[in-house]
Amino acid sequence: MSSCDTCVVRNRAICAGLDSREIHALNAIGRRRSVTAGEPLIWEDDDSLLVANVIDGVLKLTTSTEDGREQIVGVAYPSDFIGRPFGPTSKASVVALTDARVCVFSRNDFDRFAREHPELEHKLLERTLAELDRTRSWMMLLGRKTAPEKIATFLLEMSERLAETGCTPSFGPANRFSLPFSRQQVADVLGLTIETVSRQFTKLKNEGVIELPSRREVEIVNRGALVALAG
Amino acid sequence: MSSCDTCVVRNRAICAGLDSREIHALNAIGRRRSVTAGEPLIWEDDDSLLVANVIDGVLKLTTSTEDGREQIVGVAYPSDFIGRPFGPTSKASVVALTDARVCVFSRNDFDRFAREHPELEHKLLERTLAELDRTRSWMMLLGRKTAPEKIATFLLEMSERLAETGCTPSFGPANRFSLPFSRQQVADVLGLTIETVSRQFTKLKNEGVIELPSRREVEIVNRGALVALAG
DNA sequence: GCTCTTATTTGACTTTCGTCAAGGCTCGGC
DNA sequence: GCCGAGCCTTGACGAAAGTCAAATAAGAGC
Repeated sequence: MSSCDTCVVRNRAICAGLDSREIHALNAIGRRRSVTAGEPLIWEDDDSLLVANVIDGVLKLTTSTEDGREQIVGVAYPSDFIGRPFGPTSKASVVALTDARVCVFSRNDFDRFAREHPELEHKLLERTLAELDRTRSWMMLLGRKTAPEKIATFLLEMSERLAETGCTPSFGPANRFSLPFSRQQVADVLGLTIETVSRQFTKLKNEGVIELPSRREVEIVNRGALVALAG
Repeated sequence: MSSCDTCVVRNRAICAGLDSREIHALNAIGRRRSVTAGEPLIWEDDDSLLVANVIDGVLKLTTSTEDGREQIVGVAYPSDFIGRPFGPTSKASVVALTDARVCVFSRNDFDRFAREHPELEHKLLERTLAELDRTRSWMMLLGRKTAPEKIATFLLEMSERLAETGCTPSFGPANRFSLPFSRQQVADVLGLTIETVSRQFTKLKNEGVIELPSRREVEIVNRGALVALAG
Protein backbone atom coordinates (compact mmCIF):
# COMPACT_ATOMS: atom_id res chain seq x y z
CA MET A 1 0.00 0.00 0.00
CA SER A 2 1.46 3.34 -0.93
CA SER A 3 1.53 6.06 1.68
CA CYS A 4 -0.65 8.15 -0.63
CA ASP A 5 -3.57 5.86 0.15
CA THR A 6 -3.70 7.10 3.70
CA CYS A 7 -2.73 10.68 2.94
CA VAL A 8 -5.01 13.15 4.68
CA VAL A 9 -4.55 15.81 1.98
CA ARG A 10 -4.90 13.34 -0.85
CA ASN A 11 -8.10 14.94 -2.09
CA ARG A 12 -7.12 18.55 -1.60
CA ALA A 13 -3.49 18.63 -2.80
CA ILE A 14 -2.44 18.73 -6.42
CA CYS A 15 -2.45 14.93 -6.42
CA ALA A 16 -6.24 14.97 -6.43
CA GLY A 17 -7.57 13.84 -9.76
CA LEU A 18 -4.82 11.36 -10.47
CA ASP A 19 -5.92 7.75 -10.90
CA SER A 20 -4.45 4.97 -8.79
CA ARG A 21 -1.80 4.05 -11.33
CA GLU A 22 -0.62 7.64 -11.51
CA ILE A 23 -0.66 8.00 -7.76
CA HIS A 24 1.46 4.92 -7.54
CA ALA A 25 4.00 6.40 -9.97
CA LEU A 26 4.06 9.68 -8.08
CA ASN A 27 4.46 7.86 -4.82
CA ALA A 28 7.50 6.10 -6.27
CA ILE A 29 9.40 9.33 -6.81
CA GLY A 30 8.37 11.04 -3.58
CA ARG A 31 9.06 10.39 0.04
CA ARG A 32 7.63 11.57 3.32
CA ARG A 33 9.65 13.75 5.56
CA SER A 34 9.10 15.24 8.99
CA VAL A 35 10.34 18.71 9.82
CA THR A 36 10.40 19.97 13.38
CA ALA A 37 9.36 23.52 14.23
CA GLY A 38 12.14 25.92 13.30
CA GLU A 39 13.89 23.46 11.01
CA PRO A 40 14.53 24.56 7.43
CA LEU A 41 13.33 22.54 4.47
CA ILE A 42 14.90 24.72 1.79
CA TRP A 43 17.57 27.39 2.20
CA GLU A 44 17.61 30.64 0.29
CA ASP A 45 20.02 30.19 -2.62
CA ASP A 46 20.46 26.49 -2.09
CA ASP A 47 20.01 24.35 -5.12
CA SER A 48 18.83 21.29 -3.28
CA LEU A 49 16.20 21.39 -5.98
CA LEU A 50 13.28 19.96 -4.26
CA VAL A 51 9.57 20.56 -4.23
CA ALA A 52 6.99 19.31 -1.76
CA ASN A 53 3.40 18.99 -0.70
CA VAL A 54 2.46 19.96 2.82
CA ILE A 55 0.66 17.14 4.58
CA ASP A 56 0.51 18.57 8.02
CA GLY A 57 1.74 21.68 9.83
CA VAL A 58 2.56 25.21 8.73
CA LEU A 59 5.71 26.49 7.01
CA LYS A 60 6.95 29.95 6.14
CA LEU A 61 8.56 31.16 2.92
CA THR A 62 10.99 33.98 3.52
CA THR A 63 13.45 36.22 1.76
CA SER A 64 16.12 38.23 3.52
CA THR A 65 18.37 41.15 2.81
CA GLU A 66 22.11 40.84 3.37
CA ASP A 67 21.87 42.83 6.57
CA GLY A 68 19.40 40.38 8.04
CA ARG A 69 16.03 42.01 7.54
CA GLU A 70 13.48 39.30 6.86
CA GLN A 71 10.17 39.28 5.08
CA ILE A 72 7.78 36.35 5.12
CA VAL A 73 6.51 36.14 1.56
CA GLY A 74 4.22 33.18 1.91
CA VAL A 75 2.78 30.68 4.34
CA ALA A 76 2.13 27.07 3.42
CA TYR A 77 -0.67 25.11 5.04
CA PRO A 78 -1.68 21.47 4.63
CA SER A 79 -2.31 20.56 0.97
CA ASP A 80 -0.27 23.53 -0.24
CA PHE A 81 2.53 23.04 -2.71
CA ILE A 82 6.05 24.26 -1.93
CA GLY A 83 8.95 24.97 -4.24
CA ARG A 84 9.70 26.14 -7.71
CA PRO A 85 9.27 23.59 -10.47
CA PHE A 86 10.59 24.50 -13.94
CA GLY A 87 13.08 27.25 -14.58
CA PRO A 88 15.36 28.89 -12.05
CA THR A 89 15.04 28.18 -8.34
CA SER A 90 13.56 31.12 -6.53
CA LYS A 91 15.50 32.81 -3.79
CA ALA A 92 13.38 31.90 -0.83
CA SER A 93 13.88 29.83 2.28
CA VAL A 94 11.26 27.46 3.60
CA VAL A 95 11.23 26.87 7.35
CA ALA A 96 8.71 24.96 9.43
CA LEU A 97 6.74 27.11 11.87
CA THR A 98 5.21 24.10 13.57
CA ASP A 99 6.23 20.47 13.45
CA ALA A 100 5.26 19.45 9.97
CA ARG A 101 5.10 16.54 7.59
CA VAL A 102 5.72 17.01 3.91
CA CYS A 103 5.88 14.84 0.84
CA VAL A 104 9.07 15.78 -1.00
CA PHE A 105 10.18 15.19 -4.58
CA SER A 106 13.40 15.91 -6.36
CA ARG A 107 12.66 18.77 -8.68
CA ASN A 108 13.84 16.91 -11.75
CA ASP A 109 11.65 13.92 -11.03
CA PHE A 110 8.68 16.14 -10.32
CA ASP A 111 9.18 18.25 -13.43
CA ARG A 112 9.30 15.16 -15.60
CA PHE A 113 6.25 13.62 -13.97
CA ALA A 114 4.28 16.85 -14.21
CA ARG A 115 5.03 17.30 -17.91
CA GLU A 116 3.54 13.88 -18.51
CA HIS A 117 0.42 14.53 -16.47
CA PRO A 118 -1.55 17.55 -17.64
CA GLU A 119 -4.17 17.07 -14.96
CA LEU A 120 -1.50 17.55 -12.31
CA GLU A 121 -0.12 20.58 -14.07
CA HIS A 122 -3.59 22.02 -14.22
CA LYS A 123 -4.07 21.59 -10.49
CA LEU A 124 -0.71 23.20 -9.91
CA LEU A 125 -1.66 26.07 -12.19
CA GLU A 126 -4.90 26.72 -10.33
CA ARG A 127 -3.04 26.65 -7.05
CA THR A 128 -0.34 28.98 -8.31
CA LEU A 129 -2.89 31.45 -9.67
CA ALA A 130 -4.70 31.46 -6.32
CA GLU A 131 -1.43 32.00 -4.50
CA LEU A 132 -0.59 34.89 -6.83
CA ASP A 133 -3.93 36.49 -6.02
CA ARG A 134 -3.31 36.15 -2.32
CA THR A 135 0.21 37.49 -2.68
CA ARG A 136 -1.02 40.51 -4.57
CA SER A 137 -3.58 41.39 -1.96
CA TRP A 138 -0.75 41.13 0.55
CA MET A 139 1.20 43.67 -1.50
CA MET A 140 -1.61 46.14 -0.96
CA LEU A 141 -1.36 45.50 2.75
CA LEU A 142 2.41 45.94 2.80
CA GLY A 143 2.46 49.02 0.62
CA ARG A 144 -0.56 50.96 1.68
CA LYS A 145 -2.00 49.89 5.01
CA THR A 146 -1.20 51.33 8.42
CA ALA A 147 -0.04 49.22 11.35
CA PRO A 148 -3.53 48.93 12.93
CA GLU A 149 -4.99 47.94 9.54
CA LYS A 150 -2.25 45.39 8.99
CA ILE A 151 -2.84 43.75 12.37
CA ALA A 152 -6.60 43.62 11.90
CA THR A 153 -6.27 42.18 8.40
CA PHE A 154 -3.78 39.64 9.64
CA LEU A 155 -6.01 38.42 12.47
CA LEU A 156 -8.97 38.07 10.14
CA GLU A 157 -6.93 36.14 7.60
CA MET A 158 -5.59 33.87 10.32
CA SER A 159 -9.07 33.14 11.60
CA GLU A 160 -10.04 32.03 8.11
CA ARG A 161 -7.00 30.05 7.08
CA LEU A 162 -6.67 28.21 10.36
CA ALA A 163 -10.33 27.22 10.24
CA GLU A 164 -9.92 25.62 6.80
CA THR A 165 -7.16 23.39 8.08
CA GLY A 166 -9.30 21.31 10.39
CA CYS A 167 -10.63 17.95 9.33
CA THR A 168 -14.17 18.76 10.29
CA PRO A 169 -15.92 20.77 7.62
CA SER A 170 -15.37 24.36 8.66
CA PHE A 171 -18.29 26.50 9.75
CA GLY A 172 -16.84 29.81 8.71
CA PRO A 173 -13.88 31.52 10.35
CA ALA A 174 -12.64 30.49 13.78
CA ASN A 175 -13.07 33.00 16.60
CA ARG A 176 -10.41 31.40 18.71
CA PHE A 177 -7.18 29.98 17.40
CA SER A 178 -3.55 29.39 18.13
CA LEU A 179 -1.15 31.47 16.03
CA PRO A 180 1.58 29.47 14.32
CA PHE A 181 3.70 32.65 14.53
CA SER A 182 5.80 34.30 17.20
CA ARG A 183 5.46 38.08 17.55
CA GLN A 184 8.63 38.51 15.52
CA GLN A 185 7.19 36.33 12.76
CA VAL A 186 3.97 38.31 12.75
CA ALA A 187 6.16 41.37 12.30
CA ASP A 188 7.97 39.63 9.42
CA VAL A 189 4.67 38.90 7.71
CA LEU A 190 3.37 42.44 8.06
CA GLY A 191 6.51 44.44 7.42
CA LEU A 192 6.54 45.87 10.94
CA THR A 193 8.78 45.59 13.99
CA ILE A 194 8.07 43.29 16.91
CA GLU A 195 7.46 46.28 19.18
CA THR A 196 4.81 47.74 16.89
CA VAL A 197 3.07 44.37 16.65
CA SER A 198 3.09 44.01 20.41
CA ARG A 199 1.72 47.50 20.95
CA GLN A 200 -1.09 46.95 18.44
CA PHE A 201 -2.05 43.62 20.02
CA THR A 202 -2.17 45.27 23.43
CA LYS A 203 -4.23 48.13 22.05
CA LEU A 204 -6.81 45.73 20.55
CA LYS A 205 -6.97 43.85 23.83
CA ASN A 206 -7.51 47.05 25.82
CA GLU A 207 -10.26 48.10 23.43
CA GLY A 208 -12.01 44.77 23.99
CA VAL A 209 -11.68 43.70 20.37
CA ILE A 210 -9.62 40.60 21.11
CA GLU A 211 -8.51 38.48 24.05
CA LEU A 212 -5.00 37.09 24.43
CA PRO A 213 -5.27 34.05 26.73
CA SER A 214 -1.64 33.15 26.14
CA ARG A 215 1.22 34.18 23.88
CA ARG A 216 0.02 32.24 20.89
CA GLU A 217 -3.71 32.14 21.55
CA VAL A 218 -6.04 34.74 20.11
CA GLU A 219 -9.74 35.11 20.61
CA ILE A 220 -11.71 37.47 18.46
CA VAL A 221 -14.32 39.11 20.67
CA ASN A 222 -15.59 41.79 18.34
CA ARG A 223 -15.20 40.68 14.75
CA GLY A 224 -17.13 43.65 13.39
CA ALA A 225 -14.65 46.06 14.92
CA LEU A 226 -11.78 44.08 13.41
CA VAL A 227 -13.38 44.16 9.97
CA ALA A 228 -13.86 47.91 10.27
CA LEU A 229 -10.25 48.38 11.33
CA ALA A 230 -8.94 46.22 8.47
CA GLY A 231 -9.87 48.99 6.02
CA MET B 1 -4.09 34.67 -42.80
CA SER B 2 -4.70 34.87 -39.09
CA SER B 3 -3.37 37.87 -37.20
CA CYS B 4 -1.28 35.48 -35.12
CA ASP B 5 0.97 34.92 -38.13
CA THR B 6 2.24 38.45 -37.94
CA CYS B 7 2.16 38.72 -34.16
CA VAL B 8 5.38 40.16 -32.80
CA VAL B 9 5.10 38.29 -29.51
CA ARG B 10 4.08 35.04 -31.16
CA ASN B 11 7.23 33.27 -30.04
CA ARG B 12 7.46 34.70 -26.56
CA ALA B 13 3.85 34.64 -25.36
CA ILE B 14 2.06 31.57 -24.10
CA CYS B 15 0.99 30.86 -27.67
CA ALA B 16 4.52 29.74 -28.48
CA GLY B 17 4.67 26.01 -28.97
CA LEU B 18 1.24 25.66 -30.48
CA ASP B 19 1.14 24.25 -34.01
CA SER B 20 -0.52 26.12 -36.83
CA ARG B 21 -3.83 24.32 -36.47
CA GLU B 22 -3.96 25.18 -32.78
CA ILE B 23 -2.95 28.76 -33.42
CA HIS B 24 -5.77 28.99 -35.90
CA ALA B 25 -8.23 27.74 -33.32
CA LEU B 26 -6.93 30.13 -30.70
CA ASN B 27 -7.09 32.96 -33.19
CA ALA B 28 -10.73 32.15 -33.77
CA ILE B 29 -11.71 32.81 -30.17
CA GLY B 30 -9.52 35.88 -29.63
CA ARG B 31 -9.52 39.37 -31.02
CA ARG B 32 -7.11 42.24 -31.08
CA ARG B 33 -7.85 45.35 -29.17
CA SER B 34 -6.12 48.69 -28.78
CA VAL B 35 -6.12 50.48 -25.47
CA THR B 36 -4.98 54.08 -25.19
CA ALA B 37 -2.83 55.26 -22.32
CA GLY B 38 -4.95 55.65 -19.20
CA GLU B 39 -7.77 53.53 -20.51
CA PRO B 40 -8.91 50.57 -18.40
CA LEU B 41 -9.04 47.08 -19.80
CA ILE B 42 -10.49 45.43 -16.69
CA TRP B 43 -12.13 47.10 -13.70
CA GLU B 44 -11.67 45.94 -10.16
CA ASP B 45 -14.72 43.81 -9.29
CA ASP B 46 -16.04 43.75 -12.80
CA ASP B 47 -16.92 40.35 -14.10
CA SER B 48 -16.29 41.13 -17.72
CA LEU B 49 -14.43 37.87 -17.50
CA LEU B 50 -11.70 38.37 -19.97
CA VAL B 51 -8.08 37.42 -20.24
CA ALA B 52 -5.48 38.77 -22.64
CA ASN B 53 -1.99 38.66 -24.01
CA VAL B 54 -0.04 41.88 -24.24
CA ILE B 55 1.23 42.47 -27.75
CA ASP B 56 2.58 45.94 -27.31
CA GLY B 57 2.73 48.60 -24.59
CA VAL B 58 2.73 48.48 -20.82
CA LEU B 59 -0.23 48.02 -18.46
CA LYS B 60 -0.60 48.21 -14.70
CA LEU B 61 -2.50 45.89 -12.37
CA THR B 62 -3.82 47.68 -9.33
CA THR B 63 -5.87 47.16 -6.22
CA SER B 64 -7.41 49.95 -4.19
CA THR B 65 -8.82 50.46 -0.74
CA GLU B 66 -12.27 51.98 -0.34
CA ASP B 67 -10.79 55.30 0.65
CA GLY B 68 -8.85 55.53 -2.59
CA ARG B 69 -5.35 54.39 -1.70
CA GLU B 70 -3.89 52.55 -4.64
CA GLN B 71 -1.20 49.91 -4.93
CA ILE B 72 0.21 48.71 -8.24
CA VAL B 73 0.52 44.94 -7.79
CA GLY B 74 1.88 44.07 -11.19
CA VAL B 75 3.08 45.47 -14.48
CA ALA B 76 2.44 43.72 -17.78
CA TYR B 77 4.87 44.05 -20.67
CA PRO B 78 4.68 42.67 -24.22
CA SER B 79 4.16 38.88 -24.26
CA ASP B 80 2.83 38.91 -20.68
CA PHE B 81 -0.48 37.30 -19.87
CA ILE B 82 -3.24 39.28 -18.14
CA GLY B 83 -6.25 38.08 -16.24
CA ARG B 84 -7.42 35.26 -14.05
CA PRO B 85 -8.37 32.05 -15.82
CA PHE B 86 -10.11 29.35 -13.77
CA GLY B 87 -11.77 30.00 -10.46
CA PRO B 88 -12.88 33.34 -9.07
CA THR B 89 -11.94 36.59 -10.78
CA SER B 90 -9.31 38.44 -8.84
CA LYS B 91 -10.01 41.87 -7.51
CA ALA B 92 -7.61 43.88 -9.63
CA SER B 93 -7.97 46.56 -12.26
CA VAL B 94 -5.91 46.60 -15.41
CA VAL B 95 -5.18 49.99 -16.95
CA ALA B 96 -2.90 50.86 -19.86
CA LEU B 97 0.10 52.97 -18.91
CA THR B 98 1.06 53.56 -22.52
CA ASP B 99 -0.94 53.04 -25.68
CA ALA B 100 -1.14 49.31 -25.94
CA ARG B 101 -2.37 46.47 -28.08
CA VAL B 102 -3.65 43.28 -26.55
CA CYS B 103 -5.12 40.03 -27.76
CA VAL B 104 -8.25 39.41 -25.69
CA PHE B 105 -10.26 36.26 -25.06
CA SER B 106 -13.46 35.65 -23.18
CA ARG B 107 -12.48 33.80 -20.07
CA ASN B 108 -14.81 30.91 -20.74
CA ASP B 109 -13.47 30.40 -24.23
CA PHE B 110 -9.92 30.62 -23.01
CA ASP B 111 -10.47 28.24 -20.09
CA ARG B 112 -11.97 25.65 -22.41
CA PHE B 113 -9.20 26.02 -24.96
CA ALA B 114 -6.50 25.83 -22.31
CA ARG B 115 -7.91 22.66 -20.75
CA GLU B 116 -7.64 21.02 -24.15
CA HIS B 117 -4.06 22.16 -24.76
CA PRO B 118 -1.64 21.07 -22.07
CA GLU B 119 1.27 22.75 -23.81
CA LEU B 120 -0.47 26.10 -23.45
CA GLU B 121 -1.30 25.41 -19.82
CA HIS B 122 2.31 24.54 -19.23
CA LYS B 123 3.48 27.84 -20.70
CA LEU B 124 0.94 29.65 -18.58
CA LEU B 125 2.13 27.77 -15.51
CA GLU B 126 5.76 28.72 -16.12
CA ARG B 127 4.75 32.32 -16.60
CA THR B 128 2.60 32.36 -13.48
CA LEU B 129 5.39 30.82 -11.40
CA ALA B 130 7.83 33.45 -12.67
CA GLU B 131 5.34 36.20 -11.88
CA LEU B 132 4.85 34.81 -8.39
CA ASP B 133 8.63 34.92 -7.84
CA ARG B 134 8.77 38.51 -8.98
CA THR B 135 5.78 39.44 -6.84
CA ARG B 136 7.38 37.86 -3.78
CA SER B 137 10.60 39.76 -4.22
CA TRP B 138 8.47 42.88 -4.48
CA MET B 139 6.91 42.00 -1.12
CA MET B 140 10.35 42.16 0.43
CA LEU B 141 10.78 45.60 -1.07
CA LEU B 142 7.40 46.81 0.17
CA GLY B 143 7.73 45.37 3.64
CA ARG B 144 11.34 45.86 4.50
CA LYS B 145 13.11 48.38 2.32
CA THR B 146 13.56 52.09 2.97
CA ALA B 147 12.54 54.78 0.50
CA PRO B 148 16.07 55.18 -0.96
CA GLU B 149 16.37 51.40 -1.34
CA LYS B 150 12.98 51.19 -2.98
CA ILE B 151 13.83 53.86 -5.53
CA ALA B 152 17.21 52.31 -6.36
CA THR B 153 15.69 48.85 -6.74
CA PHE B 154 12.93 50.26 -8.89
CA LEU B 155 15.31 52.02 -11.25
CA LEU B 156 17.45 48.90 -11.65
CA GLU B 157 14.41 46.75 -12.34
CA MET B 158 13.15 49.26 -14.89
CA SER B 159 16.48 49.32 -16.66
CA GLU B 160 16.27 45.54 -17.03
CA ARG B 161 12.64 45.09 -17.95
CA LEU B 162 12.57 47.90 -20.46
CA ALA B 163 15.67 46.53 -22.17
CA GLU B 164 14.04 43.12 -22.71
CA THR B 165 11.15 44.66 -24.52
CA GLY B 166 13.08 45.77 -27.56
CA CYS B 167 13.17 43.70 -30.71
CA THR B 168 16.91 43.78 -30.97
CA PRO B 169 18.51 41.18 -28.74
CA SER B 170 19.23 43.02 -25.54
CA PHE B 171 22.79 43.62 -24.46
CA GLY B 172 22.11 43.73 -20.76
CA PRO B 173 20.22 46.43 -18.94
CA ALA B 174 19.56 49.81 -20.53
CA ASN B 175 21.30 52.79 -18.99
CA ARG B 176 18.88 55.23 -20.45
CA PHE B 177 15.17 54.68 -20.71
CA SER B 178 11.79 56.30 -20.67
CA LEU B 179 9.65 55.44 -17.66
CA PRO B 180 6.14 54.23 -18.48
CA PHE B 181 5.12 55.67 -15.09
CA SER B 182 4.24 59.09 -13.78
CA ARG B 183 5.68 60.04 -10.41
CA GLN B 184 2.39 59.13 -8.76
CA GLN B 185 2.49 55.72 -10.41
CA VAL B 186 6.05 55.14 -9.24
CA ALA B 187 4.77 55.94 -5.76
CA ASP B 188 1.93 53.44 -6.24
CA VAL B 189 4.41 50.73 -7.21
CA LEU B 190 6.70 51.36 -4.26
CA GLY B 191 4.19 52.06 -1.52
CA LEU B 192 5.38 55.66 -1.12
CA THR B 193 3.93 59.11 -1.66
CA ILE B 194 4.59 61.18 -4.74
CA GLU B 195 6.54 63.70 -2.65
CA THR B 196 8.90 61.08 -1.27
CA VAL B 197 9.50 59.70 -4.76
CA SER B 198 10.24 63.17 -6.07
CA ARG B 199 12.64 63.94 -3.24
CA GLN B 200 14.53 60.68 -3.72
CA PHE B 201 14.83 61.25 -7.46
CA THR B 202 16.20 64.71 -6.82
CA LYS B 203 18.62 63.37 -4.24
CA LEU B 204 19.99 60.76 -6.66
CA LYS B 205 20.36 63.44 -9.32
CA ASN B 206 22.22 65.74 -6.93
CA GLU B 207 24.54 62.90 -5.94
CA GLY B 208 25.36 62.28 -9.60
CA VAL B 209 23.91 58.77 -9.60
CA ILE B 210 21.28 59.47 -12.24
CA GLU B 211 20.33 62.15 -14.76
CA LEU B 212 16.76 63.25 -15.38
CA PRO B 213 16.71 64.72 -18.90
CA SER B 214 12.94 65.08 -18.82
CA ARG B 215 10.03 64.03 -16.64
CA ARG B 216 9.89 60.48 -17.92
CA GLU B 217 13.51 59.99 -19.01
CA VAL B 218 16.07 58.47 -16.69
CA GLU B 219 19.76 57.94 -17.31
CA ILE B 220 21.76 55.79 -14.95
CA VAL B 221 25.15 57.44 -14.57
CA ASN B 222 26.54 55.37 -11.71
CA ARG B 223 25.03 51.92 -11.74
CA GLY B 224 27.36 50.67 -9.02
CA ALA B 225 26.08 53.28 -6.62
CA LEU B 226 22.51 52.32 -7.46
CA VAL B 227 23.22 48.64 -6.84
CA ALA B 228 24.81 49.51 -3.50
CA LEU B 229 21.81 51.64 -2.54
CA ALA B 230 19.33 48.92 -3.55
CA GLY B 231 20.44 46.89 -0.53
C1' DG C 1 7.56 24.14 42.54
C1' DC C 2 11.75 26.66 41.25
C1' DT C 3 14.98 28.72 38.22
C1' DC C 4 16.73 30.13 34.05
C1' DT C 5 16.24 31.42 29.47
C1' DT C 6 13.89 33.64 26.09
C1' DA C 7 9.90 35.99 24.27
C1' DT C 8 7.15 39.76 24.97
C1' DT C 9 5.74 44.10 26.72
C1' DT C 10 6.41 48.77 27.89
C1' DG C 11 8.57 53.33 27.97
C1' DA C 12 11.31 57.20 26.18
C1' DC C 13 13.18 59.05 22.33
C1' DT C 14 14.45 59.41 17.26
C1' DT C 15 13.84 58.98 12.52
C1' DT C 16 11.54 58.49 8.41
C1' DC C 17 8.11 59.33 5.75
C1' DG C 18 3.55 61.44 5.10
C1' DT C 19 0.73 65.77 4.98
C1' DC C 20 -0.28 70.29 3.72
C1' DA C 21 0.72 74.15 1.07
C1' DA C 22 3.04 76.85 -2.34
C1' DG C 23 5.54 77.45 -6.34
C1' DG C 24 7.66 76.13 -10.73
C1' DC C 25 8.18 73.53 -14.74
C1' DT C 26 6.45 70.88 -19.06
C1' DC C 27 4.14 69.98 -22.71
C1' DG C 28 0.22 70.15 -25.57
C1' DG C 29 -2.84 73.26 -27.91
C1' DC C 30 -3.36 77.37 -30.12
C1' DG D 1 6.08 81.63 -29.30
C1' DC D 2 2.47 81.95 -25.77
C1' DC D 3 -0.83 80.10 -22.50
C1' DG D 4 -2.72 77.15 -19.29
C1' DA D 5 -3.69 72.74 -17.02
C1' DG D 6 -1.64 69.23 -14.90
C1' DC D 7 2.60 67.33 -13.11
C1' DC D 8 6.31 67.76 -10.44
C1' DT D 9 9.29 69.80 -6.95
C1' DT D 10 10.29 71.99 -2.69
C1' DG D 11 9.69 73.45 2.08
C1' DA D 12 7.82 73.36 6.74
C1' DC D 13 5.69 70.58 9.86
C1' DG D 14 3.53 66.48 12.10
C1' DA D 15 2.55 61.79 12.94
C1' DA D 16 3.44 57.02 12.61
C1' DA D 17 6.46 53.66 13.22
C1' DG D 18 11.32 52.42 14.33
C1' DT D 19 15.17 52.18 17.76
C1' DC D 20 17.19 51.53 22.08
C1' DA D 21 16.81 50.05 26.66
C1' DA D 22 14.73 48.02 30.51
C1' DA D 23 11.24 45.46 32.94
C1' DT D 24 8.12 41.66 32.96
C1' DA D 25 6.05 37.36 31.96
C1' DA D 26 5.84 32.77 30.08
C1' DG D 27 7.54 28.38 29.31
C1' DA D 28 11.18 24.69 29.50
C1' DG D 29 14.01 21.89 32.15
C1' DC D 30 15.24 20.27 36.48
